[in-house]
Amino acid sequence: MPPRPAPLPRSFFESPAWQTAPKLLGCQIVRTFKEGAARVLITETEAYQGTEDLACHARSGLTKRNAAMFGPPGHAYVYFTYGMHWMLNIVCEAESYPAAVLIRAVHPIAGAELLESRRPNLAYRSNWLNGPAKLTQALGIDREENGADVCDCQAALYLAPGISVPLKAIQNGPRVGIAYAPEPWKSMPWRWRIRPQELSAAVAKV
DNA sequence: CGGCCGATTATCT
DNA sequence: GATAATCGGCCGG
Repeated sequence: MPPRPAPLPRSFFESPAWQTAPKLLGCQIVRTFKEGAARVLITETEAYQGTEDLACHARSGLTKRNAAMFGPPGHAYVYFTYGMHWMLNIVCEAESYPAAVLIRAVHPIAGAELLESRRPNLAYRSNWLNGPAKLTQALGIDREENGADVCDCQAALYLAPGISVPLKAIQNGPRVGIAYAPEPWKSMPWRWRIRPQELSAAVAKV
């Protein structure tokens, strides 16, 4: 067993979410289960920034659900939606300023069999980690992880540096699933991803 | 492939 | 009572 990688420093998350979101591409999520550890690289992110961002859950101020977003940076904001899905975000900005990065897709680099076992009906499919609810299911993330510190390498869930992604391998565009938001928020280019065709070359450098 | 649609429930109005 | 930062199955081309 290799040593656990050092975590990302909390200062990594003290910036606006739109600044942190692209930097998270290529970073790894380290997840420890009873059966062992799994590691994945982050390949797609979205930024949600402040009460003025009318696509952000914080747009109506502090509520029971979004409370973690108003907490200190470097913690998880996990919420439930569509009656069945859990979403993983990482809180950014100073405490009491609501901002977070949604993790939308990941790529397995270790312990893939542990992840597949949590998606029993879909393990044979190719696109099995490219969606915010798919990856939380595979990583076994739910309300238990809401508010968890992801800068603690002793924790069962934390973030660590991964690979550096070349700028030209990064694609960015508007966020998805927020048709309810008015302009300019609906078109704000706050979604970033590693271009799928560049992913294998990038991952080879792990 | 791509588009459409139903599932399913915590949280907010 | 309505809505939701989605997913997967089903259909047609």
